[in-house]
Amino acid sequence: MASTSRGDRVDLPSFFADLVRCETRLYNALNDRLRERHGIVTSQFEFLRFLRDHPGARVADIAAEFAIGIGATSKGIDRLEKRAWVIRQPNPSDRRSSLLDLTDDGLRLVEAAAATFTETLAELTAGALSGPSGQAAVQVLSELRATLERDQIGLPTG
Amino acid sequence: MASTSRGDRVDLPSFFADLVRCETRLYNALNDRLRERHGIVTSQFEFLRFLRDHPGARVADIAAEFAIGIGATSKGIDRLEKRAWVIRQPNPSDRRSSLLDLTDDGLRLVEAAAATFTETLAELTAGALSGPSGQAAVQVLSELRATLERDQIGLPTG
DNA sequence: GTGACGTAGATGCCATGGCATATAGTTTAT
DNA sequence: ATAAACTATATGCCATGGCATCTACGTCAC
Repeated sequence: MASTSRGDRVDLPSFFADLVRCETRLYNALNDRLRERHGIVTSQFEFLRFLRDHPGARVADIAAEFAIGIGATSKGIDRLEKRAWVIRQPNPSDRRSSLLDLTDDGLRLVEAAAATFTETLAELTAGALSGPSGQAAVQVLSELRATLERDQIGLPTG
Repeated sequence: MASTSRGDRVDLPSFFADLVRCETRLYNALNDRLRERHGIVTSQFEFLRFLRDHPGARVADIAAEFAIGIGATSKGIDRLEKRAWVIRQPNPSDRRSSLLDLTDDGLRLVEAAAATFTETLAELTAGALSGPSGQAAVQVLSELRATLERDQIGLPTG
């Protein structure tokens, strides 16, 4: 059977535009707040949080998580290491790579920044996600993300 | 009254992560496809589409739409102008600014690229947005966007 | 009209990401 | 054991965006 609720009346270009605009503005606003309070930007916060949750991760793991290039990731870690929030430990089982970890300072920083981050996000999204529609939206994005990751969509080359 | 369905059980950091990951991967994948077929990237397609839909817009209008800086916008238009897809017309009522328009080539390009864009997006999002949850998600993002724009959240300085 | 102030956008400098390449280390085939 | 093939990531070059600044122009008060 085919049809009772085809329901695919979605204007995809508009959806994409909304997605990108929301992302841009939230990202910008979070950047401002994190920079002001903690001297980092959102991408750095995300790296740090990832390392808090995945101690001993490698550069390639971060690149895969964020769908960015390995080169860029390596440079991003350089910057965090220079500020002594992250350390590269030699990887005993493969000397080409390092295992990454937060320093104590790094850990303190993430914890503080996480509070700012969540609080700011709550301000910015106000109630937009509370109702049942909000729940649905959250769920849909999470599934879309899972699909994109499963199919390895949108990974940069390097 | 306050409460029957508080329903704000949303993990905001996770929502934000999903939002950013979806955006990144879709953007990357669209870049690849548009570059391959039309020699442009997504941001350029978005500029061109905006100009198709808002002929005579000014640089500042584009910057506001995309929540990016004026300088960056000016440079982006330079590049499109160099490729003869856009022209800056003198603005008769304010000689500091120009009115932007697509050339005929520019118009042809957007139309072709729009087909690729929509088609690719449909592939990439598969059915993720079709059901009622999908509709809800689309609606929620659109409202969130409207709120962020109304409150001028996340605008860069320059 | 003229000067003070405000605005549009062009431009330069810097930071960051993509991609290509280089380097070192690992695995595989023989 | 060794050479060839592969892999992880560091590094260099280039493109792009943010922000500061500069210039031209516009607006307002007097």
